[in-house]
Amino acid sequence: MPKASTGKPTIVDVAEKAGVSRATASRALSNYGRINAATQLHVRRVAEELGYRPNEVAKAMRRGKTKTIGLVIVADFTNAFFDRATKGVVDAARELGYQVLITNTNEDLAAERSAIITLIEKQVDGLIVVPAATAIPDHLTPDQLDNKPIVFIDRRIDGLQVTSITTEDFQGAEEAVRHVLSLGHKRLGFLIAASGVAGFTQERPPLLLSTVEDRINGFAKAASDGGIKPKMQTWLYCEDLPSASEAAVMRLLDQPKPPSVILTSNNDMALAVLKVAGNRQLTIGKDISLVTIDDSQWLEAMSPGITVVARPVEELSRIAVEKLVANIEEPGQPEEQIALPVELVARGSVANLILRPELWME
Amino acid sequence: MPKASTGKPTIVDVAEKAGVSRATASRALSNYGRINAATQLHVRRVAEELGYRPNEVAKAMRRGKTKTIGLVIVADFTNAFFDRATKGVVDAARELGYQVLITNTNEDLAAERSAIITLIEKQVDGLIVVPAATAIPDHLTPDQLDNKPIVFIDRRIDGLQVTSITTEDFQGAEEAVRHVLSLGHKRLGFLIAASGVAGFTQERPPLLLSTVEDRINGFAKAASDGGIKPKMQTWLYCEDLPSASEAAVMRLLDQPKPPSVILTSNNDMALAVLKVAGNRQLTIGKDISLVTIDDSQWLEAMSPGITVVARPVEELSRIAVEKLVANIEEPGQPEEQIALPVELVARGSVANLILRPELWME
DNA sequence: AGGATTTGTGAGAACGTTCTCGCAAGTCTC
DNA sequence: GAGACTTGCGAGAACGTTCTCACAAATCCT
Repeated sequence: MPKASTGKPTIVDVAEKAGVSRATASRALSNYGRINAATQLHVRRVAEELGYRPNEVAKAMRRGKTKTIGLVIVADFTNAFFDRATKGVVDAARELGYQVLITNTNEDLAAERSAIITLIEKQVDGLIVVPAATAIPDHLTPDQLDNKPIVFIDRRIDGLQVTSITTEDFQGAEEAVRHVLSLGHKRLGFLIAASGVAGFTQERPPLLLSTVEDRINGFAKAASDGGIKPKMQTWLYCEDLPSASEAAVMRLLDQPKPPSVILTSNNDMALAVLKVAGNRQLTIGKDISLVTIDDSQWLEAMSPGITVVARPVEELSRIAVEKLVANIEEPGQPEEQIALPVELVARGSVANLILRPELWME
Repeated sequence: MPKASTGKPTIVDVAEKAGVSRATASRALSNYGRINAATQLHVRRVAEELGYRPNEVAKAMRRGKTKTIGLVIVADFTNAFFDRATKGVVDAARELGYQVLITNTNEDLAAERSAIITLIEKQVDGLIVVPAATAIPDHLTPDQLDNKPIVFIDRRIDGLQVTSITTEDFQGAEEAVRHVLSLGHKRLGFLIAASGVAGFTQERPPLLLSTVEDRINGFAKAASDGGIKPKMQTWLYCEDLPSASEAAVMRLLDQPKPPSVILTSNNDMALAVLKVAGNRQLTIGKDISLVTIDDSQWLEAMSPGITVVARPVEELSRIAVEKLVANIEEPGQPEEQIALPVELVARGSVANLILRPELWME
């Protein structure tokens, strides 16, 4: 009497029914070691017939590899980064035979820490992280990471020897400023998203994400290179919250001599500019100009389209996955800091003050 | 001489160092069965000291539960559904102690099939799926699913006894039409995203996603109830592609008697309207009106803001996770078809033809 | 005080794979 | 035709947990 084949068929059931040993069945199905072609075919047929599905957990257990990578990301609604990066990572991973375990930190260090612990416990083979920290955190040590490879995306943590895939934010910011200067703008407003501040402030906060830091430096460099005096620049560092950013925009506009253009460090800030402009019946690209960072279909579809620094987020994600998988499958790859080029996409949101000087009141 | 403690410490190492058996160590750490409080404390201390991290794969193996749910979603850039749903699912799952394995079908049945097989092999405890199919597919049978619970979101598959969490798309569409009628619109253009058509067509394709179907029916019902004759309505079914949808919008506008308002079935279509309007210097809310389904911060921030039927996507995701987990932890829950209420958010994208009849040429 | 119950622990099987050996039979080499 | 090599397969350990069972010691009850 055959054993009660209760539940899902395992490889034992297949082996039994095919009249071979577990080992042979395994070889036949997973295609390794020495196996007679006829036997293999037979086993596979039997497996098919039985509706056998391998148990990947058992495989992972035995092999010490889960074929899974962990994604630790900050999910943010407007920031197009989240969905584009997630999609990029998931698709690239699948192509390389990996699945993605996704976790979300709300830009919160404690959440990031616990997410990473969970992922490590789940035995992911590697991690892709958008690090929330700016200083070197203690949960990213090789020990805590179980010596699993890790790749940062979007942000570096300077001083930490970790592969990171970012974009040329400094150059992008520079280019944005050069663009507005070339159109005759002379009074510039900068609206910078900064975690750690409440509301908004003119003082530059000490700790900023590398991405933000780069953008600030790029903005500042190009402004200075363009001969824009500090008093012609207004810098506002702002909590990443609609209420705060809208208040900051109003402050910008309510100065005695308001800027003719606002450059924002991310799309949350751009959104605030759009809203306040809408409320005040100001026309973008005429009454007030706007440049932001990170493209989106919406920014393109608006009238006028918003001029942006477009970042190759999908490509960034792909590369991150490729680097990670390379390091998983052949450990000991050198760390790299890769920054992908960005592109200024000029649309109609920046007024041409040279052709139409009437738009600019000194 | 103690055993060479190579690699990461396991529960055996903890047990050894604590001077207890594996079983006791397990009890101490996982908090079950009978265990002396002092022993437990001691074991935990030792574990801490050793930097022990449980191996969740081994746990899953033994327990037959991975504490992981699979998410099968269609990643789509503009469709705000993807990111909002993903975030909703991930957050809700974490709160209930589950992790999320995410896969992306590009609205492709074969990809969906293979994604589901992979997830089942990875032994997820349950699945949340945005089904691409409209007819009953063979990869969603209990057998293929290993009897794992499954919940559909965003779409039903009629005739399949599966719990689904959707929104009241019929009512939302109705309300959208009632809204435009109340503002005096009489000639209506409907732009419906439809997979399976090439370009666009006036003939209604046979197989549509339940969501789309509901929206069409809602639109049609309210138009008919409002006394809008068929010849005052133009229906275009359109491939979900920028080129196709923009061509469709142009066709809509280039009719001898174009509609005063376009109602779109999703935001890809709305995007096309915005772009074409922008190209033709038509002002939204004046020269042409627009209503779409699914809100986004961008639609709110534009000037004028776009009137939308807002759907509670995060709530939908939460409920899906809760229902799924309930069914995982206590199998045999009844199937439910839940549809969450939607809300019309009136903004400035629909012209008031009653107050300003000059905007309307008969 | 003696039996009944409770408490705490350990031995060992089990989850479903893969992998290392070893061995028998077949094939090559000269 | 005898040794060397190759091929194909099976036995059994291993991965790191949990869980069942058994049992000794401690506690309870009357």
